[in-house]
Amino acid sequence: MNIADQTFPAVDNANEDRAQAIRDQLRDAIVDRRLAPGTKLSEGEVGTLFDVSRTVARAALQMLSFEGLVRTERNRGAFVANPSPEEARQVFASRRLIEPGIAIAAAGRITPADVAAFKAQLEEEGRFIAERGPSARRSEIKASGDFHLLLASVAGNVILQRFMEELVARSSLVIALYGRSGISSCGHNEHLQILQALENGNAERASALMLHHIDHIEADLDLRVRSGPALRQALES
Amino acid sequence: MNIADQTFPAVDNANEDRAQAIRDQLRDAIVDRRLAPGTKLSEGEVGTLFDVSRTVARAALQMLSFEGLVRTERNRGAFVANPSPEEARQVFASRRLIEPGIAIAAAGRITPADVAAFKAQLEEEGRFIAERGPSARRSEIKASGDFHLLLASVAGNVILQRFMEELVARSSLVIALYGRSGISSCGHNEHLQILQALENGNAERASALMLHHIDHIEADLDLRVRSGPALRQALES
DNA sequence: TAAGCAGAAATCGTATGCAATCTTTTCTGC
DNA sequence: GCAGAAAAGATTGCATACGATTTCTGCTTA
Repeated sequence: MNIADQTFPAVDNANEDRAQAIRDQLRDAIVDRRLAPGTKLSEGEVGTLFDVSRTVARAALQMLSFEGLVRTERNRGAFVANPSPEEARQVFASRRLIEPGIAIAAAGRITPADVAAFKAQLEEEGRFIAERGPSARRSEIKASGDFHLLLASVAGNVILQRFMEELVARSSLVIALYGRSGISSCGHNEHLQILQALENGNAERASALMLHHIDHIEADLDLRVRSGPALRQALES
Repeated sequence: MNIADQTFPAVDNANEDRAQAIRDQLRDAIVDRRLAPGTKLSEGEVGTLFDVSRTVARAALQMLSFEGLVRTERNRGAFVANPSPEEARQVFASRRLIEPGIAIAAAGRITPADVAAFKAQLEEEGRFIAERGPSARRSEIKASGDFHLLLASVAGNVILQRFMEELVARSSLVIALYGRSGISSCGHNEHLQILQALENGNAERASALMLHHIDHIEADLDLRVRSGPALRQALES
């Protein structure tokens, strides 16, 4: 899979930041696995694809590098990140620390409008699970992440919200890389339960459910190191 | 206080990333309050000061903007961040979520070499507290932050470590802005207690002490909004 | 005197050019 | 036929150029 095979919607953003728009599109492509880990993202190609100069493309890649979705090597360029099992564990360890607290904060602030948004979100999530095929599976991973992002926005702490954006994006990548099959419907169920606890104002329960939910997501990964790290590295791109 | 009044050590970094070196120096200057909140950081001036082109200066400013130490406005430029009381509260809320967990992780991984590093660090911290004057006070804020960064590095999660780097930097800015006087020695004492708990392998105690410590730091801030937000904004630069 | 308004100056956003570095191909000697 | 060296090509790092936007300045006018 090469970046040149991708097609991206035109970047319209009349007067907004074009680099940011490109970053968003690339991030979606990475999280969806339309761009495989290890894929080279050359400044020239990205620029050509989005019809901007290398300057702008470079800024977008720098942003992704900050988020950990792209790894850059000096004088060599940018590549889609290929997180190791250890990195994957750290991502989930971070989420275990942060998300139960976010759930508690959200329980104290959730409004009826938020609840409605959650329900719409979960309904969409359910639709993707019903479907089959790799495209639906990608949409499902994305929708599942959106639940957590919505929760973070309800919690009302913009710093944690940004941390969660990074963690969710990296989780999606990790799930695409190391995920087994049957996780999905189970996760959906847990989302429903969490929402119910939030609706009832039961912060403790929401927090505990969230912790279990994260454990379940991680438990459904296969994080065993398959071969020696040397071989792994040699094959990685 | 203008950026042009600052002097910066030469950026020698033979073959490393120059933008990163500039970011580090600017970050230090911001955290130390040698650059006051609201100060304009124009690309041209930064470039001239560090003897690089605007391209490189711009990249450094972009990094600081990601970390929240600098706020950029389109077509207007970059300014040293001027965190509001609400932002300050969110910084500490984030730390309350993350740092107790970091303390627990660190308790399980700390080595004798780490303990020695902590002791050296705390001794230096003590020296700055003994001194008086604004320069010592700045060093003290910095040293206090370094304790938390050292702890994060011992915990062994690079993602959380990066989050903590951002949170500590923003905390230093907040303390410089909203801090009252007498916090210091108290905080130092608490650092010592936390280290002791870590040495004893008492993870729960280290975690609880850390939570209290963060509460104390925040309690020593004056986060009341002084005037209407409109006035505040009007005066901010 | 204060407000309004043009023109100038400064600053930003972006494209492009050149040197340095890395990668790939081709050539040479064994 | 193959290993190593040299050249060609591609890509990045950085500086600079130029149009667009904002800010400053000094003049005019009520």
